[in-house]
Amino acid sequence: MEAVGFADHDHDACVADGVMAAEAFCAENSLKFTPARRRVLEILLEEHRALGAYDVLERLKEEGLGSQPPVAYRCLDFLVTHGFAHRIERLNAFIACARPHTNHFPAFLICRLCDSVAETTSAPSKGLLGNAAREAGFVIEQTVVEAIGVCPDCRAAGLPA
Amino acid sequence: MEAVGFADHDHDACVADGVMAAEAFCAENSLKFTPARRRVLEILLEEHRALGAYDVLERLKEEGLGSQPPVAYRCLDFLVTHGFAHRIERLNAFIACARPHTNHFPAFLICRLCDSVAETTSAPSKGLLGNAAREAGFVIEQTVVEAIGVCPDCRAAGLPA
DNA sequence: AACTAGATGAAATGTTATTACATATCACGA
DNA sequence: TCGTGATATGTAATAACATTTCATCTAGTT
Repeated sequence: MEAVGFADHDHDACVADGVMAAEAFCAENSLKFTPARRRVLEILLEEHRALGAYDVLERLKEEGLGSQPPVAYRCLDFLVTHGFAHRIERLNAFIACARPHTNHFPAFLICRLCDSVAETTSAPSKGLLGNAAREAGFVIEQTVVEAIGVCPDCRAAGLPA
Repeated sequence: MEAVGFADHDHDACVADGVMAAEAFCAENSLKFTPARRRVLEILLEEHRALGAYDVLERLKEEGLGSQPPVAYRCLDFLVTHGFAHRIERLNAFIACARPHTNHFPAFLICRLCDSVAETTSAPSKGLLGNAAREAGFVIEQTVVEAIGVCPDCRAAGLPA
């Protein structure tokens, strides 16, 4: 499992693929992939970084797709609920999912210098956390795993101050 | 390593011990353990759950220790910085550290039904997250590990709906 | 006494998120 | 085809969380 996000890639294709995958999934599952939802997913995929809800809202405003906060939050909630995006708690921000529907326990590497975010996977049931939960009788349903540190680019730039 | 927080204990002693330990640590390290800082730590230890900054501020107001948000945030920042408390990102809230100065990679079990929080330990460098970080050349400095689920008490109460 | 660093007081503002309720849209069964 | 119910959208208001700014104070140092 390699971290997605600190590497170059064909960006247009990645946006198109992401949207198509979401469209297909919604069709299969009777979910409504409305214009605003589609546009928000596109925005997240295009930016390829974590965006705040109000950043997204701003874009929507410019495009006449909505003007009030709930518009953005609703779309983002939809995307998060159905696995097309993730919320980064540490940043109060949202990012497109790098591996839709393949990753039930996502984890993120967040660069504190440039705010870039890479998605990877954790395995909470293994390791100390899982043991502690089992011992305590706590049932884990979801995990927030976010590592804060310095990404390879910023390290190379010699900024790890 | 057992999760601290879902078990009974001598609460008065736990508050007193926590405050004393902080006092000693501050004395050794030339940190000022001022009345407001002490009081905030006491409040967190007494409540023994995650409190929002404004919850803390309310208490401080009642006691004449401050009235504006920065008062609470400053104290909380101090406590977090020096390892006496943790911020729970998922809840935008703060909790007293269960194991001051012994746990560099804390993890939390958060009950989604009653909001109780137990502290335990994770080991980011081991497991998938650590591997991904190493492969990517990402240097982990800090981790946010929060499991959301249902605590033993709520399970026993038959509420895991 | 003067200087310095850290701590506090206080006002204002900025940022993130939700509630509430009215309206619209669409799939479905009568 | 007409309800009808479920889901989605529009909009205003407000709640909740957090920071900036600048003035003042205090303790420790020179």
